[in-house]
Amino acid sequence: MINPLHIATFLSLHKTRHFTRTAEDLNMTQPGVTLHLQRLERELDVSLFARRGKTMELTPDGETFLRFARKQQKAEKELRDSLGEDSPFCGECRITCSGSMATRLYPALLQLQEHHRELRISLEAAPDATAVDLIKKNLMDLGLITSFIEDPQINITRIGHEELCLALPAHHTGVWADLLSLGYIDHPNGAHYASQVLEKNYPREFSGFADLPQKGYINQLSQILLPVSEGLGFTVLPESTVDLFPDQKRICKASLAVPCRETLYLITKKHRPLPNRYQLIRSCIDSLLSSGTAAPRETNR
Amino acid sequence: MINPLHIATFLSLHKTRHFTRTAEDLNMTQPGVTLHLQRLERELDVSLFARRGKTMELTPDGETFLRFARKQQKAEKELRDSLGEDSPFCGECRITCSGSMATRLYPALLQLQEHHRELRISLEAAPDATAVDLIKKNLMDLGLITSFIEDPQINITRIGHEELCLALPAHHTGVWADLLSLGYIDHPNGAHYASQVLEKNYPREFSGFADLPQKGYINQLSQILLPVSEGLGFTVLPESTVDLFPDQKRICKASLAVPCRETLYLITKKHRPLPNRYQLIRSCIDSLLSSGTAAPRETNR
DNA sequence: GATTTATCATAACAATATTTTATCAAATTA
DNA sequence: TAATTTGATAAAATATTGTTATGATAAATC
Repeated sequence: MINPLHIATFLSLHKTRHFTRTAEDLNMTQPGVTLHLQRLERELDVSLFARRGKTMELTPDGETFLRFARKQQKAEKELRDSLGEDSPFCGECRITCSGSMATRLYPALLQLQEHHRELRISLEAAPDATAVDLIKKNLMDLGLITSFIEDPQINITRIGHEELCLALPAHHTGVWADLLSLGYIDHPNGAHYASQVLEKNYPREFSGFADLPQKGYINQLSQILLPVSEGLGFTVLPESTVDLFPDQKRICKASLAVPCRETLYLITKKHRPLPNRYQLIRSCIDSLLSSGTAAPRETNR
Repeated sequence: MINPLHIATFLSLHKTRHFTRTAEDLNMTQPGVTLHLQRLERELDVSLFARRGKTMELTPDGETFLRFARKQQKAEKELRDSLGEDSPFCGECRITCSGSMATRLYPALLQLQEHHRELRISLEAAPDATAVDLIKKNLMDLGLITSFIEDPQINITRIGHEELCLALPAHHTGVWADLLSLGYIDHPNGAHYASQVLEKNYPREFSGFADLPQKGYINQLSQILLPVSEGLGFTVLPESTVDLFPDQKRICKASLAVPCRETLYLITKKHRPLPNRYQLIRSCIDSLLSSGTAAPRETNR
């Protein structure tokens, strides 16, 4: 392995072309300089300087090494600059959450990034279990999940909720017989969402997700409502997702006797303090959630 | 400065997640590993691993350092690979010569490069004095010049010659009165070339370059013959340059009573052995010069 | 939940490596 | 050619590094 002190000596030597002056430059004695260069050359098994008496100049290998030495020094300097510093306005922010939450969150995050150009937003849409795993493995720093978990490695806090919404083709009312005849458009969280909403609002009629007639399945969040808008079935989704569907005329939300909301949890890795830049992210999420649930339409004027 | 041994220990530690096993891995004792990490963390003033009891995992700074460490190791490996090796078929070949020689030489060198794709040809057209300077400063390795110089830092050998050629507009003969009425098209080597040729072939008439009527000046080698082809003047150039002019019908070479040739010298830096790859270059130049002067037209069939 | 085992941290010591002082040899300069 | 500058070498001093012995703490086992 190359001794970095040797590199420094080499660079000074190249600058001064002088052993004695290099010694002064680096606060050492002249024999020390000689030894440094000797060891470096022996370590690499090449000669770096062609020394003819008093004059010295780089050999081709010396030129190669010079490029290497400069690169190394630059790299180390950059490392030291980047380590330890914890700017609240720059660096990578790695966030994972559900697809529906991602759709809602991403525009706000990008807006944030526009104000702080040195921020880098990485958003990974993933099911809750995967999200937890990503946090555990330090592949992501912040997670938003909808199920409460207890894990010794995870910090979890309630930060808001998402209203669940029974989405129907336009002009449908949401009576049970209607739902049955329409059938369910399933998606990755479909069973969980449907069970929650239907159990509470149709306690006598709903006998389990398995008994619900299925009309299709799609795992592309932005496309789940397409079959609904075509009158091919109904589904259950977070309200924010339904609100984002472009063709609002062709769908409608059933009014639920018992509203259902999913609690949103923010998770982080325990004993891994979040870098300062995540404060921006936190407040971004917070304001999104409060405005989003209290007055979902306000943002559209 | 970062101790490279510490980097190695860090990397093994990241791989094994185990101090004892790292010690075995690197043939050292466990306390040694502990010290390495401690020193590294103190040197950088950050903690690289979050250690909670038995488990350890990288901190964000640790991840940054990991990227750095891998980069460093790769860089050092590449350095060691590239040092010392002296393949006859790859690497940069830095050659400097006159513009006319460059025009002649470059196609041949490119052909060479096509056969040896790992060769890199750098050709710098420069006047003799500059060429010598480039060689002295190790900015170029091989030079072709037309004037003999004596310099304690320079090796110089005769390797061939270039025929000088009096270039006229088509249908001119080259009698002295004709030359006078045409006038001279000057270029960077114009004075030197003209003096040589005219002195020997018009010893009585020619009284010095200053007395020759000037009709223009251009330092773009490929364009010097343009005014000649338009009938605007005559000039003196190496024969190879004249032969490369595309519009041969509109120019002609005067037949000289006393042929003039410029000796070509190859120069290198003294005490700086040429890398093996220059053998290819040498033979390329040699064959070009022999075919070029012995039978200049042969290459065109 | 106590005991055992495994693992990392610490301290004193030993080994190693580095740097310096003193000196010499060679090359440049006067 | 002598004087001076400059780099190389050898021995000694110093600093650094790594090791052995041991202790503390966390995980594993009974």
